[in-house]
Amino acid sequence: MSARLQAVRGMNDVLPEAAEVRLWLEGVVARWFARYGYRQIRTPLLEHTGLFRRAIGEATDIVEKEMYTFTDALNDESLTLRPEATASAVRAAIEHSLLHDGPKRLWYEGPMYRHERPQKGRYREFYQFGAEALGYEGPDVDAELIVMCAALWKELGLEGIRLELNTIGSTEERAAYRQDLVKHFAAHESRLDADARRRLHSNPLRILDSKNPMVQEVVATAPAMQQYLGEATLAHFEGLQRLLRTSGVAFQLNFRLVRGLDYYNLTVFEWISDRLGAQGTVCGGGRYDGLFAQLGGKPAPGVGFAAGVERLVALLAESGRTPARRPADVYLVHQGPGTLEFAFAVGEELRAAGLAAVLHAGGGNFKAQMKKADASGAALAVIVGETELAADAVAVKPLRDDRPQRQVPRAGLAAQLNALLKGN
RNA sequence: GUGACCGUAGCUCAAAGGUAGAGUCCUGGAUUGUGAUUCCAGUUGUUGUGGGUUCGAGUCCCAUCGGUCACCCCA
Repeated sequence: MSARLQAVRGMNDVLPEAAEVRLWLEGVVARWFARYGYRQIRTPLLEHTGLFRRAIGEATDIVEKEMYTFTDALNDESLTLRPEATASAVRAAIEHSLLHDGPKRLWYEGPMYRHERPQKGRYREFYQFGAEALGYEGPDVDAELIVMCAALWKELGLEGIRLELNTIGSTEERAAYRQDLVKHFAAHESRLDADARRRLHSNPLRILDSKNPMVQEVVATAPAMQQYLGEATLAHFEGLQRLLRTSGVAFQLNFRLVRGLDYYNLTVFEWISDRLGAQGTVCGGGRYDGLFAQLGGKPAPGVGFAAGVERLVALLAESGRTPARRPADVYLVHQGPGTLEFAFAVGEELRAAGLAAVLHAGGGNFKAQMKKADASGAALAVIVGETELAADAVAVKPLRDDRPQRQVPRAGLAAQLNALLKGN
């Protein structure tokens, strides 16, 4: 028995119809980033495992149980398929001294890998695009990143994506808060669930996020982060909120919003949709001022976000915003000795003139070829039979309306076809 | 990683333990140089995979792979 070949679990083939939507979205995204002065960076899918352990944090779920980590059998190196791109971007910025002449606005797009149980909107290979503003203190750039997201949702025609915002303070402020938080949770340990207990000493802030009602009761009486925030943190947060208000971008403060990666500080935010089920976060990000130093670079601030392509595409599909497919301009049909060569050459002439031309291939009688021409969605059929061959011309038949078929000389054909395509 | 539900033709789905089907798609013809409509004919399958129960399994049981949804987590 030969085992049926199938893709790795949680990893999807993007078939032509879906790929066209993705290609379109990528174009929109690239132009959008360019408008804000962000320049693309491309980093490898594989990194040394240590990069993610140091950047994302040993105690995070991603590092603890979701990374595709393996040993390169050829040299014993431990490598990991990137679960996110911020660590790589910062690594590259340090490695190439990208900030030597000032801060940089960067963007990326590509596949990420996390070994999670697949679910709607959650796959083991998934695409993200995102921005990293490196070397800026903020809060102006924090606001810019959020406002540009709002602009993208608008451009894509997506509605009902809400913004949740929080500040998680500086490292020192968070350490003090964390200490008191652990004290509080430890005192009520009997009412915590297994998950919360496990996090008590590894990542207590995440307990705030628990959906368990019993745990939430304990959370309700816990000390609030706000009481631990200093003047600088509050000024940064207010500066951000002021710019958002000026820009007319609505947001909800969510003091429970904590993110799952250790490198964040100050600003954190998520864009959330209610139409995607349990995986409603379409975009998330925040500030990571300590990451450069943590990765051995010269200290520098940073902010960024990442957006989930599959989730955005699902929203687009759900709201009917996916673009119509664009078929070829002409379909070349040929029948009779010598007509293939003629049609083949005519096809190349048309393509050189900028037209999308599909040549019928694979044989088939005339009727079958015409059926294919129709099914292809092409606006025009360009027909080459023995009569046309003898006249050094082609027959052009509009397939989408009632205009009559006519014979057109080969010379100047592209111009004639363009006129027909425009409706003349 | 945990739980629930699901897996039949390329696609959407029937078949309540008793001969695996329909629509669509595809191919050919009616129309031998003209599509999309209509009519006629035809091909579609180790019922995800491997075991088991039974005279007999798509149907019941076990395992496994995959999907969906939720938990969890996050984009």
